[in-house]
Amino acid sequence: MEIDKVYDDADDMLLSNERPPPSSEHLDSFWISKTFPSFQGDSASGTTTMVHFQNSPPENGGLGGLLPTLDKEDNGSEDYDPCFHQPEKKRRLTIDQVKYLEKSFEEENKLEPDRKVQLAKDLGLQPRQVAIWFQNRRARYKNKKLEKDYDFLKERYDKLKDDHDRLARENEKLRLEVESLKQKLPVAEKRPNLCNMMNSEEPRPTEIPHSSSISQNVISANVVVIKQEDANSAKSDVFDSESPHCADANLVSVFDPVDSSRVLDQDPSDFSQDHEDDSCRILPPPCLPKLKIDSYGDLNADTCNLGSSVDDQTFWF
DNA sequence: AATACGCACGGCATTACCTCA
DNA sequence: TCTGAGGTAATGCCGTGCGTA
Repeated sequence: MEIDKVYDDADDMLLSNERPPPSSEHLDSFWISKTFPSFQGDSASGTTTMVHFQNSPPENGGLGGLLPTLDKEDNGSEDYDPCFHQPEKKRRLTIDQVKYLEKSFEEENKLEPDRKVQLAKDLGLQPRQVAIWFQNRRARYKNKKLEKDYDFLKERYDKLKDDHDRLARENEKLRLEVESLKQKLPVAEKRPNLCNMMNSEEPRPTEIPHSSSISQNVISANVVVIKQEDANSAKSDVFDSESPHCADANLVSVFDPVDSSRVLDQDPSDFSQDHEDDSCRILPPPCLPKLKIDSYGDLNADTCNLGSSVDDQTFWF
């Protein structure tokens, strides 16, 4: 029991002057213990410190109006005798006291010993009470912060999940479309890989003689498919740090019919996943419209803060 | 210089009490 | 009047830093 320990320390101090006096907090407890010897601690109930605000040291009262008042009913007797005083009810701090403490907390949520003593003096509280209030206040602040963090991250997660689901649906839709087109083109599949043809000096598919059984529309569709596949392969390069196609990958993604909006509406949090070599992804490709560059400009302020404004990030640090 | 010890203090989990719907 | 939930003052334990022998 802390108070017991303090009491023992105080006794030691009384017996010998060799040891330094207890700290202010322990002096508080010492005061309580000496004032109310019947309150030396109760490990079972834990109710040991029903502090008498009005019986605080006489120098208290800088904010006399803030002092909570104990009427005679509370004391149960007009002839108050601390030695026979029954444990008081737990009292809340007054609104004014709380306001004063809140204001002080806003200035600095850490409590230096001098400040603690001064606050206690101003409020007519024990320094120990001020310390406890700050301790609990920090805990409440931390809990609020955790709640805020959780809500924020959950919102981010939900948004990303929506994006993912939407993209998966789009992907599936396009895949089915490709399958459908492939089935409509049994002849085309027998021909050499169109992609190879496009990369070689050989005539492009569009250069196939009109006498071919393939209609022009089908050829166009094939080109679209090829471009789509190229785009997909290019996008896969984005995740390959060794790939020299980083810039091209971004460029391709601009024309990606699936998700072009994501290029202009780049999610800043995506950059939180950066690893070693992200420069090619962070830097805007030279061909991108100014809008994209501006969005990166905004991103600078928010980089590594998961996309929320700086003002919203006070709880991050 | 290295070590052990005691003390002060803050963080944290928990308890006890109060208030209110 | 009773009761359960939520808020908060306070307790107890533990880890850490610092001074001292």
